[in-house]
Amino acid sequence: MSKLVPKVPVPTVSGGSRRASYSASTKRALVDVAERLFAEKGYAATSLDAIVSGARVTKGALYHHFSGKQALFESVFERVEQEAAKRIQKSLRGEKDPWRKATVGLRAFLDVVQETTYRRIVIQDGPAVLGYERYREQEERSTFANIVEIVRATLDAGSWDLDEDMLQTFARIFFGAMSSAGESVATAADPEAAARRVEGAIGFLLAGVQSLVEQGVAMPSTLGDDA
Amino acid sequence: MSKLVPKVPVPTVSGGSRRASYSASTKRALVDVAERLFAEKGYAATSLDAIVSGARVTKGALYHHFSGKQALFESVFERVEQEAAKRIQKSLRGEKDPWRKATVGLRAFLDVVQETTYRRIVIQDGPAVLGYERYREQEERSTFANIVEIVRATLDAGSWDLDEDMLQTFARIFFGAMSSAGESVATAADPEAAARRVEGAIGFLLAGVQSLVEQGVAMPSTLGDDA
DNA sequence: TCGAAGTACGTACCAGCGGTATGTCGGATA
DNA sequence: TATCCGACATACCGCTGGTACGTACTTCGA
Repeated sequence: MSKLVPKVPVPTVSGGSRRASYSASTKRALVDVAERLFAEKGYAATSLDAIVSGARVTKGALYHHFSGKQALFESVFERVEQEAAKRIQKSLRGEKDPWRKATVGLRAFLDVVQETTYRRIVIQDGPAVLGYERYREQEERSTFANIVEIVRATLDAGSWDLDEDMLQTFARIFFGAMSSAGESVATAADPEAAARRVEGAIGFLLAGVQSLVEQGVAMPSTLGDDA
Repeated sequence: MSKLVPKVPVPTVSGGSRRASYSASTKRALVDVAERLFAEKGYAATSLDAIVSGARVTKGALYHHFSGKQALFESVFERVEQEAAKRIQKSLRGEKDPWRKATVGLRAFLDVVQETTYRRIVIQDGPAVLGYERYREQEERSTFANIVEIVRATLDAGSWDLDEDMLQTFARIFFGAMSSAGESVATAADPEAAARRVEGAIGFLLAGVQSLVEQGVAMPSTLGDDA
């Protein structure tokens, strides 16, 4: 049946063969539908049949473009991730003061993390499906990179000789804190109030760091230990 | 075959019928095996056949004791969770100073989170399998409760009128930070060094908060906003 | 003591899942 | 125009979680 209905290719302006255009179109359709279903029902509860039927193709097409369900998810993951990273980065433009950058970046992240698509695909299913290692690799090139940048700028304000590992650690901590906070914000009865509380809490932590910076307190290599 | 080999019941000292003893024994065997396999290969990659074969029973037995795979997981989850909570709570005994409590509690949590069983079952698979809501409900009664307690004691040091919501927010943030940090510690090339860095970083944040407390800085209701 | 009832499983089976092997058709290429 | 190959469609497979039903063993009341 679907054979009788000629598919409408995506109106690619550029050159390239007609066939390539059709191909890209169906591939994009698969990723589109998969993103929607993964976001709505989660990875495990979404069947390939549902995806290919939604994209009006068959499993043959899916397995022609992707090596399997996980590869398709990875494609969706990358897109969602890069979209989020772009939005955060955009909000950062123009801000010069590192502390302002941190504030603005936090707000942007809290916005992003409140969308079901990002939360479900990147935060919830991402680590479980890709495995933590692959997940981290992906993150390191996009949203997490933004966090690292902000943390770097912020901590550079105090002119310590802060090694890269420590910086990564700080970034990890903030990223984890914000992800967890985002989850609770998104599922809260009053998300806006919850978001304000999160901003307040993290802002307080930042103010604490800022205070130490101004006092010229050195970064500890470990926790105070009097044993 | 297994019918010919009489099962050895767990030597319950207490009363209760012989049959109940046998029953409890097989149930415990199921949870034991499930915990091992879930921790080793993850929830999705562990089949019920593998579990029942490991426990030397059949699916009939499993479905007699549990309503399904998820219910079995929940049973495992609870046990692992409570075990972890107990260990953290134990490490807290004797500590009186809230800042010391925070330090000790952090160390205990970092220890716990480095074990594959807790990490895989509670942190990785937990939210995805149970759903975030159920996951939060479970956590709220055990490990997370400890975090809340520590945060409460710490923030009470500065005598603000800190409302409960804000406290929960702080606890969520710290819990997320520590979970994420724990994951990176466990997968690091040098876990001990990574753990020290995490302790240093979070200790620094705590020091910042402490500094603000000593300065008598008030909790902000939101981030500084000059717009 | 002896049957009836219920518990604690075992057995057989099913629909749906991800994945694969193979067929087919139309556009690109020479 | 003949040929080839990419882009799918079709048919099928093994495995999975889950269910229906059968059965042996216990417990308990008469």
